[in-house]
Amino acid sequence: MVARMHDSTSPRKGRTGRPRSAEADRAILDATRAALVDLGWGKLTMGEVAARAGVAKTTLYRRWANKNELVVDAVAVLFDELELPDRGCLKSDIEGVVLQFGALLARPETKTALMAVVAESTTDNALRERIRSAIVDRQKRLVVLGRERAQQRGELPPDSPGAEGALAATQAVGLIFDVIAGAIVHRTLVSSEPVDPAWAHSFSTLLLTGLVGLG
Amino acid sequence: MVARMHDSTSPRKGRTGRPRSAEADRAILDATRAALVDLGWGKLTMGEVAARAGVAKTTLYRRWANKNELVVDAVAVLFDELELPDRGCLKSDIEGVVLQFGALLARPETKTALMAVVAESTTDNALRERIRSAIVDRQKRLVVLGRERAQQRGELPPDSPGAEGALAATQAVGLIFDVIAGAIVHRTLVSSEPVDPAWAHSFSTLLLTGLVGLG
DNA sequence: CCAGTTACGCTACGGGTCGTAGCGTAAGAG
DNA sequence: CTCTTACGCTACGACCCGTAGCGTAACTGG
Repeated sequence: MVARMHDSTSPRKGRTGRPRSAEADRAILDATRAALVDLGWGKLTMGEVAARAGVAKTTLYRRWANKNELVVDAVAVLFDELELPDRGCLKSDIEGVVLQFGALLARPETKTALMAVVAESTTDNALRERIRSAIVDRQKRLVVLGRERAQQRGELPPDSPGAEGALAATQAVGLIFDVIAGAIVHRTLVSSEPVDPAWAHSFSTLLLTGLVGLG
Repeated sequence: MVARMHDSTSPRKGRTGRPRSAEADRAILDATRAALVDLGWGKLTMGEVAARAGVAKTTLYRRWANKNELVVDAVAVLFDELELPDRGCLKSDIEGVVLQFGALLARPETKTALMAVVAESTTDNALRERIRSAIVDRQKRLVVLGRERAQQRGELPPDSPGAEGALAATQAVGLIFDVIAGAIVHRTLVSSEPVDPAWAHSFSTLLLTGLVGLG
């Protein structure tokens, strides 16, 4: 479980008075995901979510300022389930995480919500920060972990020492992250084709051996 | 120039009566892009576009059924400018198209609109088809072209003959397309970092030599 | 030149959503 | 028991949607 950074849903610390209903929090986030499945992003309304959650509309606005932030929190918890079990070699590790992320993106609520909030974040810096800390950083850790493991196995060269080595490592992690996550998102949402084991195999082959290894 | 497939904007063929104003078409699409820059996707309204274009709101609805389809057409023409000049080797060709696509996605109107309509397309099949023919297929041709060139140069192995070879080639094109376009989109929109020559170089190196070549 | 046809600008409208304010009530803290 | 905060409920103005109706403008075929 990951600590909430943006405490829209956590109780005000050390406060007196009636505490916020944790049950209402859960009901609202569940209702948001369910409504996303049924209605999609565009037709999702705050009133609809409130009705499904059995909660007054004002209760939603006491926690989240608008639809964007609510949906980010509703979807973010889904990313907690991503893991990187050690499968013995880099290629297997990659295929495993690709399939996990593909399965997560195959869900209708993730599919319809993720790109919508990303699109909104292009004109809303606060929302972009929220997405970064709630979703992106959580995924990026998997890349760092997988890379370290591969280096210990000798499958990848170790980082150069010193400050410039650390910088290069950071850039490499960023590049790999964009390539992996971007490819999965693009295949799922734009190409509308499944991230299945066969594709994960081809993709990891490309990633490890480059274009010439595809033939 | 590419022929419009979805003739929301083209005149009804062989019709009598007053023809549609081509000037109004242009003004509406220009106003849509400008409004996207200023307002973003979420706050863009049909009335606002009509006012900016100096056109009645009803004129918009005579051409496009809703905001999604309007924005797809407004943004699609931007993708016409993508080209693949022959720079002599595969690596240079890749870097060239990566930088072009990166520059296109760096525009605010592209950035904010593209992901929004993709998100909507997850619950709207007609919209997904429109995006595919107006935007995606137009980009995919560049991958096909670049791959053929590289094969003629001997930089990539030729396709196997027969039906299964053609299938493998189609899958390879799809994979490469998702990897390239996905990585650029992800870096621009999610990571919020620029697609500059240095990144294009690192990316094309990764693409050609695989992960081990990054160190 | 004239009738027929279609597009345009304008106005108006019902319906829906937004986000907020105000109220009485419910639930813990001291 | 009192203080403080959250809750449900209602109501509200503001905004946007998408359409209908009208008179006018533009182009076509006879």
